[in-house]
Amino acid sequence: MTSTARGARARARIEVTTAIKEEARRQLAAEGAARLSLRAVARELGLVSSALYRYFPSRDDLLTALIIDAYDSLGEAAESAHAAVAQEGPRQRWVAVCAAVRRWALAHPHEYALIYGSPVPGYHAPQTTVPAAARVGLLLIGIVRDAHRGPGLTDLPLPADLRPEAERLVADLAPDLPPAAGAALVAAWAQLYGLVGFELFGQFHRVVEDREPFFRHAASRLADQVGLP
Amino acid sequence: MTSTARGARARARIEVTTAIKEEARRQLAAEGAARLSLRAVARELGLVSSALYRYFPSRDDLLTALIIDAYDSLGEAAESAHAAVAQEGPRQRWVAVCAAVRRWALAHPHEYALIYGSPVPGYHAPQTTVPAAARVGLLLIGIVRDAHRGPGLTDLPLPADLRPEAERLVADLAPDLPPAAGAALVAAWAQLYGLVGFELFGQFHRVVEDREPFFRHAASRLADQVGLP
DNA sequence: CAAAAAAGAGAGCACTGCTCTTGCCCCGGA
DNA sequence: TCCGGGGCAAGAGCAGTGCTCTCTTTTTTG
Repeated sequence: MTSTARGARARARIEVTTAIKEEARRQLAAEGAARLSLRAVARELGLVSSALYRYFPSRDDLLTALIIDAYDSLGEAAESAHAAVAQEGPRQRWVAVCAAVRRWALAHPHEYALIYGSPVPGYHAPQTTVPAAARVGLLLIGIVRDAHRGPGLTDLPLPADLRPEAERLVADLAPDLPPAAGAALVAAWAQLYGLVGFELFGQFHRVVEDREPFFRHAASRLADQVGLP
Repeated sequence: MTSTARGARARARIEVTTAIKEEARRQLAAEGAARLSLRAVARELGLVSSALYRYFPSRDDLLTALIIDAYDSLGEAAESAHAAVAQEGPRQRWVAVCAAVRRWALAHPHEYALIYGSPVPGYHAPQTTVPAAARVGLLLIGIVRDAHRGPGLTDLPLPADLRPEAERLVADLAPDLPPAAGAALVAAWAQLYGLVGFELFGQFHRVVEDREPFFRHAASRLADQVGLP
């Protein structure tokens, strides 16, 4: 059974690979990225540590795999939240996506920290992560673009010294958008992660208590900022 | 010379302590928090690693000292930038403080990551860090409060479900401010760090190129958001 | 069916934070 | 001025880490 034999090997490899990722994700969720230990993963799987290197050439490669999965998981959460309100107005959809990002972050704090917190020292994310990372951004761009084509965006200020940069930016990201909206969108995107990060990393401790309505209002004001009606 | 003798001991202790912190800060700046090694610090100082524990009971305590210093350094940078434009209007002062935070962050990326990035795993900041951490926040509060007493703040929306939280918040932070301004201020504070963090941690890579004007405009829009005239 | 490739085991290297014991030396009270 | 005690450094050692190398077993392939 040559073909099944080959299939068996390949299947076993995939199984072990996902088992490693699953155990690694479990440790990541429990302890955080810097406490993720290859040896501990191997131990838990009944393997010797050196055997792990047949599947991931280094700890960083394992981390990269987890990062991509985390981006995908966040992207999927945002997309499905968006799909659930796809019939509503741009502002509702915007707030829904923001709220989904926050919810995902609260549910997966260490994974969120891995992708949007300070980079793990010595580690620099390879280009592989880019497509997965872009999903939430594309979603937000889509909402603003829909609004632009439909009910229209409110006019936004754009200082003269920012105009070239804003034009370059929309040329890359969304050529149909006005430059001011593109710049505002990118800023709002960053600010969304500021809000989420502050809540997640404890900066709101003893400052903001009732965080859900606080966040929803802030997200709605971000919608103002990008000109959503 | 009893007193000088005791003084000599104490002085030596202070000198070694600051030497440790200096070397640690050097390594922090060069390699990041997670690569900060007690043994390497000791080696560089010509000490054996165990000797270091006479000065800092653990690696976390050394980190805490560095965190407090970083907060202070950032706070001082923000305060001196504010002092330089103290005569100008609230909006200029607001943007100046934001720009100072960004500048400090770009100059001290690893220290910024230490205090505003994802928390170092296993480490939880003790209460000791709170006063130092509050300096920038107090500065921003002061600007908004001055504007409120002077030229006046523009009216801001405040949804009904956020009102109790906003009132509690200003009661703690700045009793003379309108609740909506307090809530907007806290949100803007978080968003400022979103902007800085995204730039610092590379999320703007190939998205925003000319970052200085981009940031200044975003900071000015944050001023709008808190109602500064 | 034999050769080659893949996978796991185990030892080992250089590093980490941290503890414990030993001994020195300087400071302060008698 | 002497002497005891305490602050201090040193060194060995423990348990852990990422990673490499070699050896053996198992499976796939020509």
